[in-house]
Amino acid sequence: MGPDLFHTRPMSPKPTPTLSRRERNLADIRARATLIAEQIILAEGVEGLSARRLAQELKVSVGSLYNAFGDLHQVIRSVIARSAEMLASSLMAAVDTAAPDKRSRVVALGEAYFDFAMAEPRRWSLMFEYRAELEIDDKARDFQGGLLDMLIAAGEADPKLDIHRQFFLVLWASVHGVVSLATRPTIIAIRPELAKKYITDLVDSALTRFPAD
Amino acid sequence: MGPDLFHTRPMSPKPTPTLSRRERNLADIRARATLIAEQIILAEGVEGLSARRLAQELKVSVGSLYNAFGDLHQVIRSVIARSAEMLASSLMAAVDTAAPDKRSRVVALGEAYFDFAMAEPRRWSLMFEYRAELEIDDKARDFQGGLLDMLIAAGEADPKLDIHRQFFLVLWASVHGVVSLATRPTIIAIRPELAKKYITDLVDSALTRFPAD
DNA sequence: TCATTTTTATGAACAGTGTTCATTTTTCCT
DNA sequence: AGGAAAAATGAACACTGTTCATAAAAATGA
Repeated sequence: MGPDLFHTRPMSPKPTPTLSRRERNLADIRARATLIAEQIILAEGVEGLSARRLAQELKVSVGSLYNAFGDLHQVIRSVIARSAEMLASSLMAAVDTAAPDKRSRVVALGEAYFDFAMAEPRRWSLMFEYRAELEIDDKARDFQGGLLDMLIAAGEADPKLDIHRQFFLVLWASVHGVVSLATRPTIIAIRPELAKKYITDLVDSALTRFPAD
Repeated sequence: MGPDLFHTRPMSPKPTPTLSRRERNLADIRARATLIAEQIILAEGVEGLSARRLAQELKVSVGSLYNAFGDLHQVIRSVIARSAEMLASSLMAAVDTAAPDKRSRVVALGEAYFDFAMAEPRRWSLMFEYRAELEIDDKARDFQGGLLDMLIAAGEADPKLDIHRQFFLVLWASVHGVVSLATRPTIIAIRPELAKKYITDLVDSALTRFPAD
């Protein structure tokens, strides 16, 4: 930009070319930190992550890390957000490559969900068992809605009908329960080898009574 | 016991009247610590518990606490074990007070499970989301088996038949999924007001196709 | 170009954590 | 009472998340 002839400019010293230099830098740190934090978490669990270690591997001071995130929880939230996107991608890929009948698509979704959990249990437990005042913000709500919509579309149901939404909501919750107890036996244990069969059964028995209710 | 006339006793300086003094003391600390730790956890979550604080409220030194437990995780495990017993009691009470038909009993179990989670969400998440190398020991396995047996009995199924066991295992996992997502919305949210209806639906649709498979 | 101001990065410092273990205190027995 | 064994203690160690005065860097103005 050229020189300012009238050297009394009222405000806005920066035109902000879409993203200020500062924001670009912070965004860069955030992106790199998220990746490194993810590596650490996948390798050693979330308790292996510490501010100092992350800063060190990032080749940045702890202060800068806190500049970019404000909180270590936020780093973890960032990893969770990334993981949620990965899960969404997996599920989308599953419906896309499934046979074009609704039963196959819904089964594919359930199995992809299970596969995702088994492939990286640490990522799974991070997503579903990490506790930090995660107020369900609008983004999370959209994500939830998106997943349910996907399932509803796969099942060729009417996304406008509350009964249909509830039906697939409960089906999804059931699959989630099976996957949870297969990846981590707590109150009851599900043998992982059998989990896929259970999921298929769940989908089948749900679909047989679906449009007829 | 009388004086030892032959004052050369080869071994065992203590007849151990069922429980040595030491063990009684340790058991006492363990019991009290478990209760206080539980209070703290229910009031502030598991992250509110610290060794020093627990020792202080116990009016005991940290060393003594570590004498009795060896590990802070073990204190938490103790609270979890207590909670598991409480859950088992709740479930037993539910079947006992339910109407004597199998549908009522199974529904009562599912609703009691949900009520337990909603009454003390912190206890629930402690039980199912607390991570610490909890090797599924024999005790845990028995507990799991016991719960499943209870459900099977309520559903008047044959505990010897694998198909029956699997059937109720999956039903329980489904209920667990609904309860999980109702107490803590993650990938998908279930409105708690509707959860009981969903559980009832789940039980009903399961039972209608039960003996016929 | 240099001086001044603004922005950014740094890591020492603080208050906390889990855990250990040398030292003291208590308990027990002769 | 004296001596040995057992138990309780809390200072110390190596960590944790987080802050913030200070130093380094970048931007600005003359």
